[in-house]
Amino acid sequence: MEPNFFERVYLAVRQIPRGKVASYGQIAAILGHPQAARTVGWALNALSGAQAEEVPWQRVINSAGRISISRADLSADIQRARLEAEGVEFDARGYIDWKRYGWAGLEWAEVEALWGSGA
DNA sequence: GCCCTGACTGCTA
DNA sequence: TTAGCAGCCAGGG
Repeated sequence: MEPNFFERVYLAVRQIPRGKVASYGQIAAILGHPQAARTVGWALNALSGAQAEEVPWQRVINSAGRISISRADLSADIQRARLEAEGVEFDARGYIDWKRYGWAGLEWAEVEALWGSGA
């Protein structure tokens, strides 16, 4: 039984190492749908309480290297604060340096393997 | 099963 | 990099 799209998104996001960031499109690509970036954002948007604690959603930003959240409970401020706490720095304009903090990503097969191993 | 929405992306100017 | 525009995917009503 394969996990549904949302679960896959969470699994992939959970593989992002501390201090690194990935873009929505990158996550979507790992899942096999490079064009489903919006759906990835939608999946993270659907994160609730407990799951929000397990999934490092703050490490997912847009392709411009910037946070693009506009919600009250999970605000851009919170995301930025969490990332800075992990050592990720923002420039004066609020952008992240992809060269320094960009995540190389994984193959879905690898993520799937981790899922299978109970990770 | 159709229609709308959305934490996006790539292309063009 | 920024602004504007259209395309893509999956879930919810």
